[in-house]
Amino acid sequence: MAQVKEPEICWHDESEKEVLGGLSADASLPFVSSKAAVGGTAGSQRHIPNTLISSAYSGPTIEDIERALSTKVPDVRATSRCYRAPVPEKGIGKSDTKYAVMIKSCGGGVAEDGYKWRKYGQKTIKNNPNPSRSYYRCTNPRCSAKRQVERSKEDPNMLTITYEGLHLHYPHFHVLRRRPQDHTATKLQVPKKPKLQGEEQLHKDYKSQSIQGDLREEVVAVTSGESSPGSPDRGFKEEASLNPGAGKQNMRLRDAVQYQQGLLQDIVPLLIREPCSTGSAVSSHHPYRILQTPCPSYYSASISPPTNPSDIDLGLHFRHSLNLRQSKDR
DNA sequence: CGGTTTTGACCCGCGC
DNA sequence: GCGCGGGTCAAAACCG
Repeated sequence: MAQVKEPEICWHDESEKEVLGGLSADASLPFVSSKAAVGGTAGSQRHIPNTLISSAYSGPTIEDIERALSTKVPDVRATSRCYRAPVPEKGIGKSDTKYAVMIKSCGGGVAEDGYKWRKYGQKTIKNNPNPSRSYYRCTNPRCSAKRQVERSKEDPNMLTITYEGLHLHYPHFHVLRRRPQDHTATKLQVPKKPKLQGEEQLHKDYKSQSIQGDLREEVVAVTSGESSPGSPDRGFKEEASLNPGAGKQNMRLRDAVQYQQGLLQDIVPLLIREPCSTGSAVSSHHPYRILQTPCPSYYSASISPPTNPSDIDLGLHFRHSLNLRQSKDR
């Protein structure tokens, strides 16, 4: 199987300015709505998929999300049956955001989220039979985003990923897409795939098999937070390179989902959109199918091979967001 | 050779 | 104050 290399990321100041500006601007973008004020020159191109999505999507809008994320939300611990791990912020201002995601591991792998992480530590956690928690930092030196990955105490198949801080940049793929005419973009080189580590490596083969077979992944719970880091988009990039001659309709559908991801990325944890990581999880043969799951109080999405290649059912449900901010009043 | 991972040591906050 | 546990540092090892 041919390995598709990914573009190497270049943290240009220019793009960062663009991103930083975009963060505030995009923050007002509707979740997925044809009324979206699509920014930039790509607006007209994005309108069609956007409309497509809005016709298929009946979920919450950005207002719903903002409302849910608002600190005015009542104590979700009392209402969320999926509340698992309060993630108290240690000191105001120390971290902008902090929230945890529980995800069912895909063959033991840790979900790829579109960002590049560097491991800087590992600890054995007491009273947890699954021995270690890994600490990761965003490789962008100007980004303070961090994440912790550990296996659930109750279910070894579940991973708890705790994100802290916001990314001040787009995920790798997003940088590429946003600068299609930029000559420097053509110089961008394909970033090497983050090296599989530990269990990820062990299940590498299994993972690729499950991707081609009965891929089905579930993001189970999200706790706490004001916003989320960016999103994974690698699947589409690889898809494009692997299947450049895809039909027009498929292209539109893929763009639709892709655009949806772009809108989502500042709001919804990436894992929901690409919980299974390695990009190859989404191919032209197995486009996304996000299933609606009537489970309140947490994100829930799954991916499965569709019966029809063009059958994309956007139904990401974001019923409630959990804001578990805890102030330490000691 | 540069970037990433590993891993023991260190630091710090919290509870007793 | 002390011990414990979580988070981070940093040097060495590893890898492409």
